[in-house]
Amino acid sequence: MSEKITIYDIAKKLNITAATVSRALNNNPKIKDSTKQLVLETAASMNYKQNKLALALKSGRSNNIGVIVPRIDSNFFASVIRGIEEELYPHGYQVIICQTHENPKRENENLYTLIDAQVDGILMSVTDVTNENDSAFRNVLEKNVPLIFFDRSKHIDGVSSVTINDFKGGYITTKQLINQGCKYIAHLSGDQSLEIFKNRFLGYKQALLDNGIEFSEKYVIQSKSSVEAGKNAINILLELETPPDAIFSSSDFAALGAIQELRDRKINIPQEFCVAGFSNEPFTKFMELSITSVDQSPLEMGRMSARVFLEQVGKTDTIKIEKKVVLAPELHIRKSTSRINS
Amino acid sequence: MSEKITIYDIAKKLNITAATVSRALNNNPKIKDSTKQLVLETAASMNYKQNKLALALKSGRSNNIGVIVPRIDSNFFASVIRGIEEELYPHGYQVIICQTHENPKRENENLYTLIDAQVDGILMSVTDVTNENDSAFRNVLEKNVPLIFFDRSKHIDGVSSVTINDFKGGYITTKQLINQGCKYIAHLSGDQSLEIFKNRFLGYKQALLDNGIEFSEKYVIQSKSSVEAGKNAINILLELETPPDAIFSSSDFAALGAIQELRDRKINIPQEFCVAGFSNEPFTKFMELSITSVDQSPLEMGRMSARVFLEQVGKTDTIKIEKKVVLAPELHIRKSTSRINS
DNA sequence: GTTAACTATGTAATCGATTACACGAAAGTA
DNA sequence: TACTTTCGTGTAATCGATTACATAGTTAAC
Repeated sequence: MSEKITIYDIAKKLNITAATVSRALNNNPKIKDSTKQLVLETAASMNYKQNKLALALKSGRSNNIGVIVPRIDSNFFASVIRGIEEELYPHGYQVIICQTHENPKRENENLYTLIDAQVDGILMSVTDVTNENDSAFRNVLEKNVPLIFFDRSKHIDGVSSVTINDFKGGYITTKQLINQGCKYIAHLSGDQSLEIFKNRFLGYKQALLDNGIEFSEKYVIQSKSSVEAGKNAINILLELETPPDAIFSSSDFAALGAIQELRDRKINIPQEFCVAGFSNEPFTKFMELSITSVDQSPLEMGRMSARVFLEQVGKTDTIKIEKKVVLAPELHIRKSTSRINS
Repeated sequence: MSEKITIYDIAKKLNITAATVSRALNNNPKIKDSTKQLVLETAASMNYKQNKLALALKSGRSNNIGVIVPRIDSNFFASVIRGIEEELYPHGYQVIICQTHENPKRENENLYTLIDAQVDGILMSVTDVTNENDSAFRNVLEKNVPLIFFDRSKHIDGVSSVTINDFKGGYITTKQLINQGCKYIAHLSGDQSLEIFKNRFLGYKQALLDNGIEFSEKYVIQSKSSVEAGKNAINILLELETPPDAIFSSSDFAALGAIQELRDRKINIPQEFCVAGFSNEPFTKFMELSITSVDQSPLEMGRMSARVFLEQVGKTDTIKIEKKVVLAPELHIRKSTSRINS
């Protein structure tokens, strides 16, 4: 049953005041060594545990940080969270997880809830980019709570971000397809109001231009990140007058769907059609027809986000620091785009 | 800059006391409607947000629950966490994530840290089963904090658990291999001091016995859950006088490693050798040679764990409720064990 | 018209820890 | 001896919200 032990209980037992106990536990130099010793021993024997809530209330710091992601059960986000947790654990921070399920309303709710819970910082990958909900972001900034975007970022003054160079990711992937001799390269994009998708698209476009390949709107399809969406995209693309001979997909899942559909249609990969994805989800490597994909170093992204947070926390008295960290994308070339070495 | 607004600020503005404000905000029936109205409006106009920390300190409830998993970046655990978060979100609970990395010391630390943080409950998958650290678990129970195990459970009085029927999972998988005509079935197990691995092993053994196949210790290998471990296991097994013609692996990753090694040795799957895994990780389905695996319904497991927590929270005055929920495993039969229909 | 009952609000304690300030005792200084 | 430091600890306010108890004002009851 063990009632909760407080510093008052220790004080009473030793016939001293709670103030002395508190100071002794905090190793305050003004306290006599013998007293400290006594308090420490008594605390241990009574199985005393500091109440972090009381401390949090007094200090205004909860030692919790909030992480908001679209969903946790994707390898990418789970890995980022892993990185964040690992980096923050030694500093005594706990990580609170929130999911938006790509729902802007949930994103807002999560932001408010985390602020209510007095988190010391918020690390997130944005779901929504409409300006409607900017109030939720402003609310965070007004409370002087460090806000850091990772992966899916958004331009807001005073907000740091950790992203990869998506433009480059799109560029090198497209370039690789071109190197394989592909002439008609399609692109599966996500919601273009999100910078990551826009930048990957722009990288794709630039690579085409730089290599003398004409860009065509018809080859660009906006879709969700799902296997189904990848299949649908193929169905649409193959109806075109000049069907493409390669796809650069912003999603590994859509890339997988594309491959499945192409196979059903007995189209040889990579000989007749190359497919490249994005995110380097584990399955892309494990498949027999392994999928070329761009690695976004999620673990490193998480760690870096946490480090940026640590730099900013507690420095709210000075002018807001705005830091933009951009990690390098790494293209993993695999069978789905390897005509030459396969 | 927006200083934090408290009920005292509202009180001062309206020339009433904080008590009245608090009551008005909580819709206390003793407060005049006109006063309530006024307080609510003022609170809104001043952008008042309740300080949950103060509330938590006063009430002794933090509205946080802790989740401890070996690691978050595996599809299984991420999915469980997703289920937990989804179930608890409507009830106003926040989820705090901790990882043990299979390190018993970290597990203990996490337990103590969560208790220090005054969480209202702990949901976890155990890493360690030695009795050394039982003190950490006892500490949780003594504080009357509901403790619920999911997947990897441990016998402790007063602790509920949500697991799948691992025995059955092992049994039906082995049975399926037998049905395919396999005669010498090996088993890759995990740390047998963990019940899940022990039970899967026992299910495997029973299936052999029930079908007149002799059990041999030589066919059982303890290994980690990794691709490498699966390769190593194959190397050992194929050295045996009578090498096996099938493997039931407690890990999808080890199953994958086994498949890769078998392929390198030009052994045909499933014709010459069948392989089945456990967990139904996404890649098992996506591979061209899809892997038979046991689904553990992680999402449902998470939701169920959360529900058990909700049932128990706040009922600490009565006798401890100990609930054991056992979900049914579901075997997904795929190409790696389908001799007949492939 | 006096008392009882009810309404709406104020007063002050509480949750558990920290900390500015106060103060008595011991030690040092002149 | 008288005066200043220093040391070690106590007193009480504080963080922000809740709530048992007290109380002033109003209405009802007989």
